[in-house]
Amino acid sequence: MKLQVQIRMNEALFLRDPQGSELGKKIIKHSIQLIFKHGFEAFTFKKLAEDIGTTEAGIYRYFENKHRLLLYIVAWYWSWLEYQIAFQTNNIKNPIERLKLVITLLASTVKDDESISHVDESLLHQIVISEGSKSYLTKHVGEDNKHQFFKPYKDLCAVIGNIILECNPKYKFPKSLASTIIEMAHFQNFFMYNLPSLTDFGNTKEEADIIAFLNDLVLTSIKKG
Amino acid sequence: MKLQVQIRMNEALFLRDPQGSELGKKIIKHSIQLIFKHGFEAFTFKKLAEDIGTTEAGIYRYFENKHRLLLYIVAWYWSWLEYQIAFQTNNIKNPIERLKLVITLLASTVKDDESISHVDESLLHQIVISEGSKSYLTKHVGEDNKHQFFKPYKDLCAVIGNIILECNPKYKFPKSLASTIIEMAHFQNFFMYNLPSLTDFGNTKEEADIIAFLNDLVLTSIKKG
DNA sequence: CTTTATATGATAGTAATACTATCTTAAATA
DNA sequence: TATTTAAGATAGTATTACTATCATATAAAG
Repeated sequence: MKLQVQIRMNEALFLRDPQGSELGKKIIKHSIQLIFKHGFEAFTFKKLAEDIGTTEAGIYRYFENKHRLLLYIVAWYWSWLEYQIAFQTNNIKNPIERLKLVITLLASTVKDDESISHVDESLLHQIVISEGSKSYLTKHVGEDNKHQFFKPYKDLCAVIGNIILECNPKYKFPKSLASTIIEMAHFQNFFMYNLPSLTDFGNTKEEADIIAFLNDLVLTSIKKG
Repeated sequence: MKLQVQIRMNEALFLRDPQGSELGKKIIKHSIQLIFKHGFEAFTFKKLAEDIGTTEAGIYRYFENKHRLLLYIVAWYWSWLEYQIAFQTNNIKNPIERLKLVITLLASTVKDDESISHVDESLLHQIVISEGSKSYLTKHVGEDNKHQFFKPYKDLCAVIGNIILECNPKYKFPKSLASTIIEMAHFQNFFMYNLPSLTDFGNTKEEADIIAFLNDLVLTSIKKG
């Protein structure tokens, strides 16, 4: 059985649906590769067009600008991850176990999902770590938010917040703790590899250590007092 | 008594010391205003030059490019904050009280420091919240780190990590917890105002709530088990 | 089978950005 | 008085971030 999963994206993110054509899928695939390679600042539609073998104008028919493209692939990632979490935490009754699994999924190197061939999820995971915050750290975050561009991120945060409340219905900061888990799963990873003295994992460089840190942080905090 | 405090900056950050001339101080002052106003992406040396009443070439004599200027003002901010923390936590014996004060200082709107007239610290605080992570989320973070551009941030992190160890010498993640406190003091603030559903403070928009969240998070985590 | 809409390719062009270079003048220093 | 040094003025370049136009191939509709 090889079933196709398609993630339904906010239509305001693109001018033409990249999931609906070969060129569109190439744009996603190659933009993930190029942003990973050069970083978002040095990534241009010209380089992307050359990489694909099409023209700049061709890319602009799909995305208004490169920030929209970043919003698209980041939103895609969060939607995909929420799906992964829903799938993998299904049937786990104990909310603490569910929360620990969520932390593990957030902080672990992603393995490529073969049911979606035009996206390299492990590269995308790296991009979300290094470039993800740039999707909202802008002057136009308010407008982008009105367009619902951050809905997948917020939805995931809500899911995690609800698990936290299941663990302890009296915990006062479920949403802030959820966003802290998400951001720190990524920032501690970035720091571990790039600014190791900001972490306690500079020597081992083990994701398992980040998971241990987050588990400790979260579980002690929500423990019913 | 009006004493002058000068922060000693890493000389590799600039081509000519901006603290050593009137034009240099204007560059700092106006770049803080313009980055605050337009955001870092839309901020250009041309706008800055026009704002000051000098020329683009004039700015380039002080800073190689706008990313170096960002690194400069962010590093300045962390140095200044470490100084504030040292000053204000002086004489507080209890490390838990010291830690709580650090959290408060990190998460509170900064009041302008009148002993340093060319820097508006409250604008700078806002800039560090919205643009600070862009200083290291780049492909050249490794090289920048070799130049010690992040030393003030790391020093502050080490200071906080040491207070954490004073509270509980057996706590296993002092540095990661320190960087988590710093980052979250800022991110929860950004989220509260711009993506409120990622926090529990969207209704009140009170910094005091962020402080309460961080105090709870940190103090429960380091409590000796 | 023909018409027509649609996606893509090819090419050109523009305003702004991120610089670099050079030349002159004014002020500080030796 | 001679000489560095900082700053102003001006010009120029490569790249970026787009917009516009025209031609062609293909697929769907009548």
